Amino acid sequence: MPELPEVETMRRGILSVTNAEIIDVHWPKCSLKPIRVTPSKGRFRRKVIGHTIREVGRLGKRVLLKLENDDAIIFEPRMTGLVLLADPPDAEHLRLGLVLRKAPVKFLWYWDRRGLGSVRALSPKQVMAELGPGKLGPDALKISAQSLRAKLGASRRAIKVALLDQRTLAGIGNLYASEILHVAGIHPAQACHRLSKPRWQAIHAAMQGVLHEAIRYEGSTLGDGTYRNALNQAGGYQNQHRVYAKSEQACPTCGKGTIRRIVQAQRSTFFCPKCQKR
DNA sequence: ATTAATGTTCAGAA
DNA sequence: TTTCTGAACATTAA
Repeated sequence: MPELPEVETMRRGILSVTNAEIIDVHWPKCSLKPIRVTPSKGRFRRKVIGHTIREVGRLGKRVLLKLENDDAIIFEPRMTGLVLLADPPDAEHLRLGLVLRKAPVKFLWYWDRRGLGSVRALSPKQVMAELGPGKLGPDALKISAQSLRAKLGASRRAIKVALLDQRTLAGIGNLYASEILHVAGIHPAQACHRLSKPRWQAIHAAMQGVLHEAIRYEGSTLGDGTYRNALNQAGGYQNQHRVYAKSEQACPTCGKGTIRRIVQAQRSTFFCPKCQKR
């Protein structure tokens, strides 16, 4: 579930590890199927120990620790991964601990219940190959309205499905795609190539608005309570959702429509048929 | 006790 | 080339 606002909240929550030195790496024993680690655990250790974190960054749904030698550690939380400075929700799903010197805390943890996420230590060249254009589009908070339209304007796909494609645009996931299109007043099943220029501008504006608002609330913690910030606290944006997981409820925007759930690309989409038009 | 559902990404097919 | 489908994973709800 972590999408751009949640991952940005994680990033901000661990900013204090900037300039800290990684002096050891812990691999907590875990009876579950191990997460993906690149390179192998032993080589990961040797690659990062003794190096300093120069910058804490983010691209789309990934957290980046840029080291002083230009290598980078990339956390990709996918469904249930968390980057933490505080104690994790439980010990069984702890996957990695970076031991730090010259930081306010001794450990930076990676915790992942379902274990679909990954941790990688990569050279600048590998980072380019993994996160560069082609693999990952520009960040949803950096792209311009013109560029958004240029990238997606010719696609035959439904706009909601296209927004989820990380190769064109990095950071939007299932929850925020529904919320953004609701604010923009656009039907999620509308084909990209049928959207006018003003409507692309509306999508862009809604995207910036919803994402910044969600960051201000420190992201969405859904019913299962998995998502937490770096201090293991829940986010608050779930209380501001307009349509997500609100089937059969009255539309909070127009007050007339009833929120519907449809399935697109095997994922749930929520929208108001009254105020979201094709 | 099964089965479905959850959301992200990737490999492979259409 | 573009778009679609199923698998991977752990846990919970029906």
